[in-house]
This record gives sequence, C-alpha cells and structure tokens, in this order.
Amino acid sequence: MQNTEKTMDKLIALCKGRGFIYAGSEIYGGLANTWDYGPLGVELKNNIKKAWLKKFVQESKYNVGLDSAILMNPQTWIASGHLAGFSDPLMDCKSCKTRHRADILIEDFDGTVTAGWENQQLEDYINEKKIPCPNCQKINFTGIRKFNLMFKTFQGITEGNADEIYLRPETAQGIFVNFLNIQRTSRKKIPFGVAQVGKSFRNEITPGKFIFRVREFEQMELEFFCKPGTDLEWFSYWKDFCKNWLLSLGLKEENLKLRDHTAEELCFYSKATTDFEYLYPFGWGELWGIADRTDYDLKQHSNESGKTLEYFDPDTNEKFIPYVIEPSLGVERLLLAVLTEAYNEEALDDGTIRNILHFHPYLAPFKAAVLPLSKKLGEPAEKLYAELCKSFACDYDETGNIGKRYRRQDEIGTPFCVTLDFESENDGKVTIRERDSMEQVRIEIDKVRAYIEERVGF
RNA sequence: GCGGGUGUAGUUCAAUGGUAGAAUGUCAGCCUUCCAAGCUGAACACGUGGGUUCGAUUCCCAUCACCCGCUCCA
Repeated sequence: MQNTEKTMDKLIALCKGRGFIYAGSEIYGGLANTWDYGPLGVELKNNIKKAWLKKFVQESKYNVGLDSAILMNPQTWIASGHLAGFSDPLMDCKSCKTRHRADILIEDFDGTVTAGWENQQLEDYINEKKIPCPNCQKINFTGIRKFNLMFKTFQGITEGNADEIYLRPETAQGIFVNFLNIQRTSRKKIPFGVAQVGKSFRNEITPGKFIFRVREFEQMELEFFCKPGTDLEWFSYWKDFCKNWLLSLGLKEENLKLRDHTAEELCFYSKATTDFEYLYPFGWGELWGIADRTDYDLKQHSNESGKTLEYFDPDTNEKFIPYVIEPSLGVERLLLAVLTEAYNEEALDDGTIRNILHFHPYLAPFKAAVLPLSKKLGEPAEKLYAELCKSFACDYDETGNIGKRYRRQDEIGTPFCVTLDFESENDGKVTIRERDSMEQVRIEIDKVRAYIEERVGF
C-alpha cells in the first residue's frame, strides 16, 4: 500500500465508518485530539494489550505485572524530575511567527548558562542584550509562556495549593516507587522486570495526526532491573526481543527503522536510547522507545524519600542500586501501526475499490463471523454462533446476499467466515472461508471451534 | 500558541439570499442458495453562536473542530 496523507484520511474514514474510532465529544463540537474507541476499536485495542502482556509477562521468565495508581504523591514528580524539567519557557517571535525556548536563545547567543533562572530574569536578559530571533534577526518577542506538560488537578474538595496533584505523565514511576514491594513479594532475583499497561497524560504543545499524538494515552512499559555493568547487554537483548515481537504481529521489516539517539538528543536521565520508528501514512514516526535509564530513577527516589532502594545480591553479598532498561510503547501508536499495516485496497473487476484489513488473527476484533446462506437457516446458525462466542469474539450476519457479507467482514478484518448452507442439515458440515487466502474448507460443525482457535492462537 | 486552508446525510459530491438534491452506505420487505446482483420502501445533513436582512446553509463576526506549516515532545 502507499503511505500517503490520503491513505491517512481513508483510514480515519474507515475507522469512523465501521466503529473503530470516533472523534471525542462529537455532539458538543468535539474536544481537540480526543478519540473514542468504538465496538471494534476496543476489541482491537484490548487484543493488542493482551498480546503484549502475554509476551512480556505471561511467557516471560523475567517479568511480572503491576497496575499502579494514576494519581501519585507529588513528591514522586519532584524526584523524577518531571516537575522541574518539563516546563519550558517559550517565546514567540511576532515578526516571523516562530517559537523559541528562552533559555536556548540565551545559550546560543552568548553561551550563558541559565539553569535556575526565573522567567522574568530570562526575559529581561533577552531584552537587555537585544538578542534577535535566530530565524528573522528581528527583536520582537512575546513574553515568556510556560508550558508544563503535566496535567494538574486537585485532591479533595477544596482547590488549594496543598491539594494539588498531577496525572501521571508516564507509568514508569509507579513501578520505581514499588520496586522494593515487588522484589520482596515476587521473590524475583535480579535481573527481573516489571510490566505495566496504563493511561498517562501529557499536555503536549502540538498534538495531532489522528491518534498518533494525543494528550491522554495508554502506555505499555517495561522497567527491567539489572546489575550495573550488564545494562548494555540487556539493552540489546530487549531491542531484539521487541523487534521480533513487532514482526510476529505482522509489521513488515521495511516499515520499521531503529534509530539510536545522538548524545544531544538523549534526555538527562538516559545513557542510551533507541527509537523504533514506523512508516505511518504521514511518514516515519516514533513507535517504541528503548532507554537505558541507568540507576537515575531509583537513586532519585532513594534521595527524595529517604528509603534505600537497594538490591541485595544473595550470590555475591553485594548491595547495589540496579540499572534500568525501559522499553516504552504507546498502545495507540502500535494500534495505528497495526491498522496501517493491515489496510489494503483492492481493485474489483468492475473498477471499484474495496478495503480489506489484513489483521493478524490474534488482533482481529472478530475472529469469525457466522453467515447463514439464507435467513431460513437462521436457527442452526445462531446455535453455532452462540457456541463459538464462548471461545472468542464472533459476529453474526444474515442480511443481504452472501458476497456482501463476506466483503463487510473483510473490511473489518475478520479472518474467518463460517457459512451454513442447505446441505449443512444433511451432512453436518459448514464452509469456512479464510480472509487472506480466500480458501474454503468444508468441515464438521463441531470441529469449527477448534479449527479457528488453532489458527488464531499466538 | 502563531500563520494558512477547510467545514452540506456515515462517506463522496451538487445546488441555492426564499422548501437543500444525487450516488453510495445503513435499515425494513420481496427476491436470491457462496464473493458488494435486482426490485420496493424508509431513516439520515447545511459544525456552533451571534449579526445584517422581511427572510441566511449562502453575506459579515466570533467560536469549535479538522488538515498543512512553525515551535515542542520525558
């Protein structure tokens, strides 16, 4: 398929039209960059999360799960650096309409380090030194506006500073603050990891591109604790592990790119970071970030809380603060990648175009659809449908002609269509038609469930 | 947040300062027994709020949303 802006529009239209994803709060005129997952979207999303948890927890000898609170003690964010580090002082050039960070303007101008400066101080300095806009060389800035990327809210019924709390901007910190609890209760020895799926919130300055960048999003994060010195080894271990998993989901290698961060790009806590980028319809975009967070977070929380977050190695009788490898993946971004990868247009003989979603069967919203050839066959068909539903998500459709119903299921990515015909009553068999190969097999009605389960399994 | 563009059924596209049309999709019925067939019928739209006007979907203003660019992205 072609990855173009147009493809994006068509994908959004399909998502809306078939009940995957709707614009948020639509009847009130919408709310920017919020999206609601419809009947099929929620199935797809849940299947993606299920697949991740299966691979990263259930089948892993290293990892365990966690579901920590979205609301955390504000000291968490002081320790993690989110409160201090992520409120950028931004100024707009009124002449050429570009935006700049005040501290970087000064640093680039005369090398002055402005760490710890107040906004007013930054602004005064820029005015005093007549620092020009790097883009148009004019001196015509707006005042500083501060953007804190954390959502603020209040705990309790009064809105005072004392009750101010934040929605978490990443799930990772919930894992770090529980490090000792998990280590003790799971009796895991290092190396081990803690995996979590959950919502995070960031007041991004520029959200957009459908569900690619949103302010409320879901992360699938693994914090993998290892002995200092072994971190780079584990870093490449998880890099391969993650890549293989993506390929097994059906993402094509040519649409994936691994990109190592340069020294300037690295954020303050990270020693090494590799981004998995995916070729979305709008171009390459970050899908998965794998970072070597060193012992930064545990150390910070040790200092801030006064609780020692050390690991005692019973084999060597050593105490150390573990290093952390963090593969962090956005659910929505993976969902968009899966949709992009699955989306296909097929030209029919009459010149019209139809859409097919070639989902991996494990991810498909419906695993099968039961389609009686005629409404007169409704009774046995519904019986089969009720039976299959007990094992996996299933659709039932008896309206219109059979071809139309096949096409409809293709468009929502259902891998198997089960058709009852007038012979079924006599021979006890039904026809299973497979979406991608278009192959048909005729098998006994009581073997349908096992047949499909075997092919969906992952 | 700034600049530019766009807003008419679910979708694609018309027309109009005076009752908004079609195709497709959806739903119901008939027919049809394996890949969007046919017939009949039905439901569904001028993003929102003001202003000008006898009358606004159309003109003006604001707002909201979307798209592109800039800035940013733990």
